[in-house]
Amino acid sequence: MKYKPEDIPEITIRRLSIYLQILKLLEERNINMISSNQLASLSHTNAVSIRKDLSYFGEFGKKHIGYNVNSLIRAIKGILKTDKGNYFIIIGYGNMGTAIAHFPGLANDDFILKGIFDNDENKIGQEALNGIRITDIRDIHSFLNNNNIQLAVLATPLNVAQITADNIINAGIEGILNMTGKQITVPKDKFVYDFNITTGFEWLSYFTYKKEQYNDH
Amino acid sequence: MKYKPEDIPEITIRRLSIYLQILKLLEERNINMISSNQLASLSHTNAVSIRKDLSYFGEFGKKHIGYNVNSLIRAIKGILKTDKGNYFIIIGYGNMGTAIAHFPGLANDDFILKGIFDNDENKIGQEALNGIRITDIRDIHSFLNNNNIQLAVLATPLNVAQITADNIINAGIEGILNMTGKQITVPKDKFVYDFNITTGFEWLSYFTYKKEQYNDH
DNA sequence: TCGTGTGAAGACTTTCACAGCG
DNA sequence: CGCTGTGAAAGTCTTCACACGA
Repeated sequence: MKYKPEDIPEITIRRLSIYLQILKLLEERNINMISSNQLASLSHTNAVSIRKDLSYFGEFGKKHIGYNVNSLIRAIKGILKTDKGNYFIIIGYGNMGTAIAHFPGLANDDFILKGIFDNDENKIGQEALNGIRITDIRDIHSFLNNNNIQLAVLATPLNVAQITADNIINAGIEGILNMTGKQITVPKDKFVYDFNITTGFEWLSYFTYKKEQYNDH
Repeated sequence: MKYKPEDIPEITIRRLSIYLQILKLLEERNINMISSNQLASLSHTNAVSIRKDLSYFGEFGKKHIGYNVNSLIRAIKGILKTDKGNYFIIIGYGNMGTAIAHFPGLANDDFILKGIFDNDENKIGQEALNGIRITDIRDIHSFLNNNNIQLAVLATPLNVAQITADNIINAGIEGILNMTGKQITVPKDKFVYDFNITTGFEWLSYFTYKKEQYNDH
């Protein structure tokens, strides 16, 4: 069965990422084969979901046997387009920018940090890590002209989130990982993945309290 | 119309958080009334969604007029149970723990940091911020016995994510904001909200690349 | 017989269309 | 009229049930 890209649920993409994470752990442990049932219990999903998600992109399993861990990893990386290495930059080198720069495993997941930008005179020019120096945000246009970089982490203060997003999209960025906690607006052909700490807290607040209510009666 | 808690879609809760964020901005700008249409365009959702989401919890609007910003804020805070202040702790004071501790607006959103824990002898005893000292993770049981704290941010290294989650749940934590990037397993009556940086990157990789494919032909 | 891949059924969520009311 | 609140329809996603092949 052949699917068009627009038939593929968006949530399938997010689950592929989770499957991939577990598969990499299995690879480290030198496990070669895995069934959708086993993968389901390790990734907190379910077996049919896994098979359905994969079926949007092809047939990767062997009947009676399951999936080869190595080739499934390669397949999912191919789907997510992380198999050739993706460059990214960090905009705003405060606490959150620093946390992302040092986040473990990103390079291992084929995301490679190529630049860090800020507007603070005291930070510009300093070495952040791995020989990467903090660059003046005003130089971002020329920097992106000379590099093939599509992705940026936005980690500025709230009050400059939108103006900075406008600026980096203008300079050629296609996708933004938005860590600011502020909703930003981008053109329809660009992409934003929102991390909202407050939403996380509020979600937990609602569900932990809801449980209490049930326990009471 | 009256709904039971289990009839309320989980995504409604996440959207309430987004509406709340926008409403707070409106409050700052002294805007008193807003229609679902206006709120929709500001929050990147749609008007019917907003009305439906709110209708699960009651009737908050006035026909012909719209919603009062102040009372809708109070209503949503009441739903999310953030109206009386929620205490939380941070487990693991590396780069990510530091970023969360300094994340702007959490106190304003009624989430109040009450403790920071780590296992690094060099960090324990140091003051992190606002008079909060880093506490030995081994003291978490007695700490939680003496405080009414349900929520924790998990920001440890990957390799101790699960064992630390087990430990803090054992000590009484009900909900975990998981920043580790590793899937963790918790008992069914506890809650985890996952922030997975790698999933964010992979999602962006897929969608920015998909767009390229369309542009090519 | 076991585990994949997949149409079809079922469940859930969004959107439509409009009643109701100031 | 204009805007909310909401049954019902439409659309999307998940789960079921089973054909298929090793």
